Amino acid sequence: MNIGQAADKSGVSAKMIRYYEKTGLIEPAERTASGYRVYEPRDVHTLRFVRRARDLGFSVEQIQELLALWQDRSRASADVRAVACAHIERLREKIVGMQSMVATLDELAAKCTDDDRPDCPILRDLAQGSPSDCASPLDHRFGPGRLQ
Amino acid sequence: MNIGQAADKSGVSAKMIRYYEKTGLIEPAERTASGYRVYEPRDVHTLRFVRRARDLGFSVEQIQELLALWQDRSRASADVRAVACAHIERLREKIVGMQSMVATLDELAAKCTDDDRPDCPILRDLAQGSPSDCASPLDHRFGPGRLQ
DNA sequence: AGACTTCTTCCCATCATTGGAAGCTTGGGA
DNA sequence: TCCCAAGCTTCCAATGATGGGAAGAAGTCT
Repeated sequence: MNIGQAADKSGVSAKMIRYYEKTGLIEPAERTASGYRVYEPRDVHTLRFVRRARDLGFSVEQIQELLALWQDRSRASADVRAVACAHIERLREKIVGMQSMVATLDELAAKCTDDDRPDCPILRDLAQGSPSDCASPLDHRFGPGRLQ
Repeated sequence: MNIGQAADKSGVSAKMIRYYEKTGLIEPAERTASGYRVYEPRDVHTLRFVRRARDLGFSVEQIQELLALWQDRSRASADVRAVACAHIERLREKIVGMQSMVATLDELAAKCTDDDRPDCPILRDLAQGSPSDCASPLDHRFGPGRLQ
């Protein structure tokens, strides 16, 4: 099977298959005499593994670990779990960060009159910065300064 | 004030200040005779604006819009709100996506025995792929194939 | 044989940020 | 006054995962 079919069956684009091969995530595919890559169903299976892991947000580096564990018949499931848990932890941190952004923005947007008037709590927050004082209070009255 | 002080006061690294200048997000700074960039408190104020917006997850492109609105005394607060709301929407989508990843991974990790045995629900899921069937069921028994 | 599709490699772009190298300026101490 | 360290300048490169496209070879279909 050619790279195109493998891409279709695995859900990994041909571009990415070549990329994964080049970066060592997957083994180089066999080649025909004329240089075309040849894929077996088992390769598609591996690509699906990669695809599924990507869908779950694992980095290519983590997928490398997961693939190695997958290949290792004597693996300990605890090792796999450790990789997954580390990833879960990172995802949770990102979620918390974004949720706090949303909370702040929601609050500001709610206070925003949403009309034609120039007064805007969102810009006020950005200009003054909630978490930190403004270094030069005078500037508040003058907007962004040189940019104005 | 030199770029270093401006960086310290604004929380934006000197590297990024130069980058923002080069890409047109901020106006080119004045220069001394010898070529050093010179910053006024108002510039620091602008940089803080940028910094705060970045902290809230706005893209540089969106910050460009926000800066333009900030400069525009006749702006409509509704325009600012629209930018913010679009951003909130994108954040929410990302959060939902990541939460679904976490949910799946949590479930798998919970099912994982977390011991020395090689049997692992996480790898099973990745190999079979919950959302899509495996193209070549035979392969299940043989692991990743060529990679093995 | 000609036309069309698919494959190959190679380079470039994204987005925000960091790192480093080479060379110039500045400021302070001896 | 000389020197050194720190800070500044520009330029180039890399990150991570992906897409886009060009040029050319190979495959397929009629």
